[in-house]
Amino acid sequence: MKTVSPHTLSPPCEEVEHSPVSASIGDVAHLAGVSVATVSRAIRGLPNVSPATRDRVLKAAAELQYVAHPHASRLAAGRTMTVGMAVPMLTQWFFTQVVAGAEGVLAANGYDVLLYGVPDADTMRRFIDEMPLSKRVDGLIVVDLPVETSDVERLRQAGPVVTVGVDSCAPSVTIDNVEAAATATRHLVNLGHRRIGLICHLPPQALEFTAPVQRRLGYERVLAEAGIAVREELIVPGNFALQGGAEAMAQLLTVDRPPSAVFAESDEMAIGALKTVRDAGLHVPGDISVVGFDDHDMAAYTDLTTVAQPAMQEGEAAATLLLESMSDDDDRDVSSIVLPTKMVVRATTGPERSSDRLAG
Amino acid sequence: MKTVSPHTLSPPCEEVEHSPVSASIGDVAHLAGVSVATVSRAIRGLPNVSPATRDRVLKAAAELQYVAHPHASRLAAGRTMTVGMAVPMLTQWFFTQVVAGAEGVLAANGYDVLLYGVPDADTMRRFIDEMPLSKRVDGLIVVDLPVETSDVERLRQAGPVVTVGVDSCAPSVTIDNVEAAATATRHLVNLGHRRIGLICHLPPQALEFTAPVQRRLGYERVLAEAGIAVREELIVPGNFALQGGAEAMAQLLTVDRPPSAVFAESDEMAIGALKTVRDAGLHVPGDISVVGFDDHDMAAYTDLTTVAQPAMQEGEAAATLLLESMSDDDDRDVSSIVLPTKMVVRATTGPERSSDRLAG
DNA sequence: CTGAAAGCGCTTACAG
DNA sequence: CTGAAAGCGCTTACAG
Repeated sequence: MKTVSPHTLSPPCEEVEHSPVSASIGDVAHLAGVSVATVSRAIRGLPNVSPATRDRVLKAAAELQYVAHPHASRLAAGRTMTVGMAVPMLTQWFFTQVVAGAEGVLAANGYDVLLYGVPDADTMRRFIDEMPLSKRVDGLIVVDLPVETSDVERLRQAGPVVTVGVDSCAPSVTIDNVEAAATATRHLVNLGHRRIGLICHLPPQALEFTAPVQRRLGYERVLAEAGIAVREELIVPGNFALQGGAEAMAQLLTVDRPPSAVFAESDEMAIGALKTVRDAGLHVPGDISVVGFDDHDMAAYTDLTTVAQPAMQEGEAAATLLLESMSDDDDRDVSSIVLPTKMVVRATTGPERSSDRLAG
Repeated sequence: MKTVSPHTLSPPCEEVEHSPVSASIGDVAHLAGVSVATVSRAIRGLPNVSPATRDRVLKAAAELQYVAHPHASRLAAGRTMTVGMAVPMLTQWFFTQVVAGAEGVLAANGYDVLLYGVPDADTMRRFIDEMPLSKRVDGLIVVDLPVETSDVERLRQAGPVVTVGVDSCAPSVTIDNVEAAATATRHLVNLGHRRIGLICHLPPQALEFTAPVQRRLGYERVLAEAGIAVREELIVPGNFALQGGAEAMAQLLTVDRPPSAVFAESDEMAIGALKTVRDAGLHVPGDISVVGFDDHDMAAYTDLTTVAQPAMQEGEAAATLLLESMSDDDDRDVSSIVLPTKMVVRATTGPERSSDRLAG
């Protein structure tokens, strides 16, 4: 890092008071000639304020640019108008979509969102232990974190909880990972493939997410249905990123009787795999078929066959569910949602060729 | 959306109190046999507490799992231990990296981060108008938003401000976009190209970001140096995403005397452009060279020549700067930072061929 | 080194 | 329909 050279510097800001005198509820009350209690009621649209009074208050508030101090409100009323969102990592496609979707509807409803990166088990434990005590949110959206019932129950002390990507005792937004993975695998089986690899997700020492487990289940179920034995050496972990996928594929190519088709549990890994295949001088789908999972933007541009999930909608739905839970006194009847996935066949999958040059 | 079928439902959570009795400072004081003032001092590590007393307080606090209510602290002390982050959109590579980087260091320092999506001019105006009044953050990180000096000065009423990607009167973290773009363009010129297209960023009706302007400047400057006239029809806007890049390239291919090389202002657009070129049956870099900007994960996997910027570091540096500003009473001497970029030559650029079949 | 008390800016019964 | 007052859970001079 080098610091900026003088000539590129913008002029420094003018000195300002960091805590300017901004209007308080008392100022508004004074201007409107009513009590602070009335201001409070008028501004929040509570009943029992005469139209004329409400008008005067609103006008005064506008004139003073009054905005209620959120922490004071929280302290007095017990609500923060903010929602916490916990995601394992901020840079992966799925999470960015979910966060963006949720932030959009939350903001539209006047809620702030507090973002927590929860990359490992330690952080998750701390999050679960401390969040409910800190009283800083009205509700929580928990994405993909492998929380147990006791964890969710603890978190719910902070307010309603909605989980995304994991089933839980709280309302959740999920997809049917088993079925989606089964569909992808079945697609390969239907094309005549019998040696089908799986690039799965096995975190180094990180959190044990449930989606990978379920997707593997779908894969194994279809193999069983088709009377194909699972070969452990065809199941290789990546790290849900490009490089992991590339390395996993490299390993699959070294196996005795290597796969003629591979299902990768994320598009990022699938694209990494494609690169390895091509770098090895092999053709897709001539020599090897590859199917991904997600329908990442990049999937269309690599002509990747994949199973699409509506990640941004998952975030939106979670926010909507949470909004419901927070407004209901009784959130018992807020129901979970399973969003549909969809097989998208593009150009990276094709029929198995008996003349397969990899058959060995 | 279909709601979940009964048999997939997890058992509902046990009923809980949403506002459980959690320990207050009074409880701790009581247990430790001291006053709340002493508890406050002891816990925050202030001087003037005897070691023995401090010990007793800390023990009591631990026993009760005491966590200070942040809103009460804020109200009394005027600090929230939370930082606001405003980003134009949450799903683009650059922004996710910056947010992830900043969140990491902020969380490590005990700060919460409030995330604001600011997708358009209206939202930005509202953000600037209301944020300072709402007193909900101790400081602000503003990413890429085209804020003017008056905007920053207003925002600074909420607390220190650091901008990322834009120069401002506040401390900033930037890269030298002009120079970086010039380097990319010069790379093309040095390969003998004279007809060089630019896929730039021109938002439909959105915010006018400064990076695109600067990158275009760098492009034009190098053309001028090389004695090449700027041809307006070779400058085509994309939307900073794959599809925009693909469409822009399609347009470039229809131009009379089309470019033999193209500089795209983001890798995402460059990759979209690559797709168009190949779909048209042309070869990269044989027929057309393409250079991007960012060094997105995907760049290595498409063998894209690009100029790399350290996006995550930009986020980390911004957080560090903000931390400094917030701790200093006087943040006048918190200096701006310009992070280095780096040309990464891979396989999508090559020499201009005079036998160019596009030359017409 | 420690405590009593005022105050941060709101909301909410409770009277009227 | 409206206001006076208590209270939310802390921090911070001010005394001692």
